[in-house]
Amino acid sequence: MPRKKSYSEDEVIEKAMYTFWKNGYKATSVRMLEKEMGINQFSIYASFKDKDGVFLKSLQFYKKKLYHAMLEDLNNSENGVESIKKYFYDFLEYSKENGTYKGCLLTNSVNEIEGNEIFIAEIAQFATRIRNIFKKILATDKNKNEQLIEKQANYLIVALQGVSVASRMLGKEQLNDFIEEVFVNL
Amino acid sequence: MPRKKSYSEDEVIEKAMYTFWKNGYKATSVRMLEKEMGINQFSIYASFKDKDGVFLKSLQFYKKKLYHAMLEDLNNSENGVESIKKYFYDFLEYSKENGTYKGCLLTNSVNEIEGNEIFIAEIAQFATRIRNIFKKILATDKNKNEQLIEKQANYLIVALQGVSVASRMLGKEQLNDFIEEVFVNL
DNA sequence: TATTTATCTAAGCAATTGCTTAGTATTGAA
DNA sequence: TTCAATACTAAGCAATTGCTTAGATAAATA
Repeated sequence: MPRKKSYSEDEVIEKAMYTFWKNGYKATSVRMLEKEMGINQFSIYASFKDKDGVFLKSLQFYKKKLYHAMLEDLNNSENGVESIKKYFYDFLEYSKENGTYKGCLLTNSVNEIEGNEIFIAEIAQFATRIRNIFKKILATDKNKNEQLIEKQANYLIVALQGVSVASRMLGKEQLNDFIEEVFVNL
Repeated sequence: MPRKKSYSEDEVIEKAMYTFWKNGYKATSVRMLEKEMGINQFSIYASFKDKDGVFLKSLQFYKKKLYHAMLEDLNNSENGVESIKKYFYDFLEYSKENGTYKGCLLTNSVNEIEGNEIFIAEIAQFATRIRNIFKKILATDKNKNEQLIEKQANYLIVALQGVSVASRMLGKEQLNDFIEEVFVNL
């Protein structure tokens, strides 16, 4: 009966996600979204309700995509702490576009979603997920007790966020120094 | 000849700075500014040219204020690395308002000023300044050679930025774990 | 083929954005 | 006191924001 959608929601959300990642939430207008997503405003609102709806789906898409691109491997890796270090470096490359680092969409967004509990929860949940992977890997070192693992996992997520923001204003060398130094401590 | 200004530019800029710090650049409208600064739009534009002008002055005010509030002491301290650690903790308290951490105005802004070289320079310059203070303090340890000092200074500025962003979404405990771990072997 | 149901185009809505302008008030020198 | 120079008030500007609506188009069932 109904007419067919001329677009895949997943495909247009991926494009929306990149737009938000590149420009930030507030700086991305619905006009920009319709251009980048390749569909018009009616379709955007019909599929995702409002701009916040597009953003929420974009956050979720980012999480899913990042997980499959990198975190899954990390989770299954057996190189211990060294694999976490590799993740830090790989993420930087992953976030690169036209020679500049875009940082992490989630970390970038924290400053723009002031008070929106849904977005905050979406972001915090992913941080917890990464932290759990770090804990699992840290635990493969039998010399570390539970308390130390907890501490070091907290250490690593904050460090990861540091890399993410710092990558937007510092150079490769300073980032490398940081990452190397971070893992001296583990 | 001229009529006197009924406000001090420094005073209204301080209020503007807090508004930007609390809400972010894009989320702060000129209407909000005129309300918070206590002067009307004409005066804002007469004194600071445009919204970007207010923001630039706010960034500069933030830098100056933070320097006199904390960095000056750090620069003159003789406690070595321990004083840097104290700075990490003190900054967190300094950034607190109504029970939540506001992060660092400069770090928060990085994501919103995409491509504006003036703002980027303003921010990067301050990072360099802090880095130099870190280097100076690290150098008081005679066991560290120049290369190590360089590396550890890079390590510390990225770590500081990590604390700043992470404070906006993680809890006190995780932040403490991070800071403690950062300074374990410096 | 006719009808139903949903998708599309494109025009337009009120509200908000950053900014300007016309007119009035206040100051201090001539 | 007069007058030029600046600061103020308040209204309003065009452009952009997020979002809606009316009407045309397409698809699958009856």
